[in-house]
Amino acid sequence: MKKSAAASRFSVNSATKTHSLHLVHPCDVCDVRPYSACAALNPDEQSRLVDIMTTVEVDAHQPIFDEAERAQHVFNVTEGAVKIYKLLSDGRRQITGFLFPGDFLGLTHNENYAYSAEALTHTKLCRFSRQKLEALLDEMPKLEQRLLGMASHELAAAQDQMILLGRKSAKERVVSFLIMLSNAAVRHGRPDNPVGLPMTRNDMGDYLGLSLETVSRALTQLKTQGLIQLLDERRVRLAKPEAMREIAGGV
Amino acid sequence: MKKSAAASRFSVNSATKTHSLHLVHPCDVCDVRPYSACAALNPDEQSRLVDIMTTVEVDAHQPIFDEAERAQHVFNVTEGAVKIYKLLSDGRRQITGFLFPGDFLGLTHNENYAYSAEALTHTKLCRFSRQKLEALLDEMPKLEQRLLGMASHELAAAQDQMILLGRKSAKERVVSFLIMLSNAAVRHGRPDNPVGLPMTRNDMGDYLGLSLETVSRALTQLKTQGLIQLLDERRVRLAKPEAMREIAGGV
DNA sequence: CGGTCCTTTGACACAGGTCAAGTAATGTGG
DNA sequence: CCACATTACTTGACCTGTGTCAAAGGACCG
Repeated sequence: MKKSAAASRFSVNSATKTHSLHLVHPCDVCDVRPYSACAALNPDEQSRLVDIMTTVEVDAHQPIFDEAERAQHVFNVTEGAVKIYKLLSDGRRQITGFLFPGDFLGLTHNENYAYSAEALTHTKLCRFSRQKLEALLDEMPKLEQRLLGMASHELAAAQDQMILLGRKSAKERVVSFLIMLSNAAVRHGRPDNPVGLPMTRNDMGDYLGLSLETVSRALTQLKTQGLIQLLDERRVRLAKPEAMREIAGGV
Repeated sequence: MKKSAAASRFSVNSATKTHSLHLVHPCDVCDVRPYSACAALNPDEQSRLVDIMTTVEVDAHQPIFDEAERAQHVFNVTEGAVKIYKLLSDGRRQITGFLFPGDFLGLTHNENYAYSAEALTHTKLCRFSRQKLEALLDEMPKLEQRLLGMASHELAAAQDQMILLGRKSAKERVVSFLIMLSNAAVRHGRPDNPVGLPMTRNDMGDYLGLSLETVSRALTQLKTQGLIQLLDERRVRLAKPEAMREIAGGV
């Protein structure tokens, strides 16, 4: 795949642009996803969206955008995995989400992005000009309903994360996380088990409000108790998913 | 104020209904709020909204709705204060937000509410039939844009709360909380200082992911350090707001 | 095949939780 | 208006879960 020559963090797939209607299948904006079934776009609306869209690629561990940056684009993951995070001034980090194909990022009502985003693996995204997308919103209420549905879904997920961070033990957090990844895999049409871990222990800790050592110890403990098997460091089999859902605690 | 005779948790202000356009001034749906300035409704649209609206009142410490309940209404606080929370099966509680006049609650894309809501003080709300509101959305894109703006604002707040819960110390959490309340007061047109605390120490703990004792100790410590004065148990003067914003840590 | 990064594991420290007692504020019925 | 009960808050003593520091494999990469 040819990289763009400019000093950009993105490689733009201009060659594929003309076929994009076919290529953007897992894109939440142009296509229907399970949790945004409320609004279906007609072919004309789809093509207007595709007109303001570019597909881009980002290598593993490369930034997609930074919190301080002006929010000029919104993105939809089509392949790969992404982490989004916020930093405190002394460097403490909170990962606020891991995103997979179909997930949306960069939506904000301010000048700047609300968080930073970085690719965990080699990642492909649909990129939309924010300005042009907002102009389309006035004319396409269905699209806006879809965005509202997605925001609403994200908000519910954020509240689940708050109860995890505020009230769950380390073991409960790690179990909840594995269940969450398994659920996300199903939602995105992949097998629910075993679960792939495209992020480091450090990333997991920064998502779960734990140190990387505590994450590692919790995984070891779950393995010892026969709840999981570590196929390799980045692949976990849930041996007793029902018992795990019980531990995760009803949320 | 006359109470409704039915065994309802709400007292419905039917007498004020006819004048409601005047009474609902701080309602986010009918009226413009600072953070939803993107979309202004015309008088006709406002009156269509008022048609599907009822004003209701709830006494202090009374439920507004429960997580398990079917989500038939959405609400907008016009007077008072509300807490929204989620429970784990063993009773651990996470308060996911405190809501004040202008704030919205009950929006969901599922059958049921995503959380429970309870009045902290005597509270007045605008209540909308969810079904009728959703029907209006198709015809009023401006309204939908406003809801999207509000959801987007809430999402940003949820992410700030995640970094607080995941990465801040007890003292930083309490300071962040006081600053947050002060900011909210300004946003709602009240003085930024001193700050009123309509919730108990237990509620603060359940919001900040701390025990009530730790909240109390942190407040005592802030008082000892001269950063705050406790005018009474439910009223705090921020003596050094700038130093506090520093401690709160840039978020 | 040497270096780098990731992960695991151990030893120890400490922030914050838990338990308990005492005090202050608030409400209630007489 | 006052006794009493109840609820909220503070403070102390102690304990424990998780963080920190350190060291030693492993995996991966040039």
